[in-house]
Amino acid sequence: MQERTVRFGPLSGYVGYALRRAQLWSVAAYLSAMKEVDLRPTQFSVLILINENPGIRPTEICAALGLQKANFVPLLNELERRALVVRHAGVPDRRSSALHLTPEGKALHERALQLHENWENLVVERLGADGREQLLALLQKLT
Amino acid sequence: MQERTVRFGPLSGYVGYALRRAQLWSVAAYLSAMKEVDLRPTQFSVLILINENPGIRPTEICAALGLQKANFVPLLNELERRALVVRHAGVPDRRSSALHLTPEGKALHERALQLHENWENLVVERLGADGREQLLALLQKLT
DNA sequence: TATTGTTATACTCTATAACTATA
DNA sequence: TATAGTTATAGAGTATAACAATA
Repeated sequence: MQERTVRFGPLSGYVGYALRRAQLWSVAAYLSAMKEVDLRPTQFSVLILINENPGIRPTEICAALGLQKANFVPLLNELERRALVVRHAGVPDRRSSALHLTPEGKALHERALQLHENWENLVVERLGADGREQLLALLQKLT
Repeated sequence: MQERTVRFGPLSGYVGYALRRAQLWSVAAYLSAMKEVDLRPTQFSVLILINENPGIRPTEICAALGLQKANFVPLLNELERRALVVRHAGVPDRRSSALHLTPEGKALHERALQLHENWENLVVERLGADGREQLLALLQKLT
């Protein structure tokens, strides 16, 4: 291959481009750190929400996480197939179901929290604790 | 719907989650701002790289942007179909092609740069010029 | 042999419309 | 009539394997 130093031009200074590259790195590092529990980012988020809000209903989770309800169905089916989550009959509204973690789900959730700390530590290694807090504050301010 | 304040628990403090939400907002705002030129983020990046590096070859673009060469083919086909980019015969290596912007491509590239400034201004509105620089530096340090 | 561009393919994520059963 | 969950489907984005032409 002919040697050439590719010029990025204005791309280097774009927040959108930097966000995209950071997000790609983030997901790759997350998947590596969470391999043991085999939870995709959205699955992990859902377990956290059910743990924090026992009996929460699918619509509430979708609204909180910005998911389409249609896409939530197979995700929840998979968590139920793995016996991490149960759908209890909705009372009094029988259209909706109340979601709870099973004992296995609670255990995996706890382990996932531990593993996720390793991921956050990667960020601290690169940015320092202060840099991590700054980044978090800026990202939250953005959205 | 039953009223309930969903508790996010530790999710609120995760850099990975904040990055994901920021990226979703970023892409939505980008698409809105760039509607006139109808360029996806990757297409825009490719136009910038060709403009900055006339005669650049597909493999170099893929390496610079982290794209799979197989996925670059249809992307480039579309840019050529829109008469924004031309593939010139590779010299001396006839396996590869030298990419250049057409006059139409240069014009659209210029317009896209202008529109993209509106996007960056959104970030400045939310974070201030200093905040934007801080965010950019932190994201680049992360990757 | 190795590399460039290409084709084919598959998997994930996301988005929309329409259906059912309940309210 | 409106809503919760579901089904089906389609579009992006991303990944790997294999091939032809060329080095």
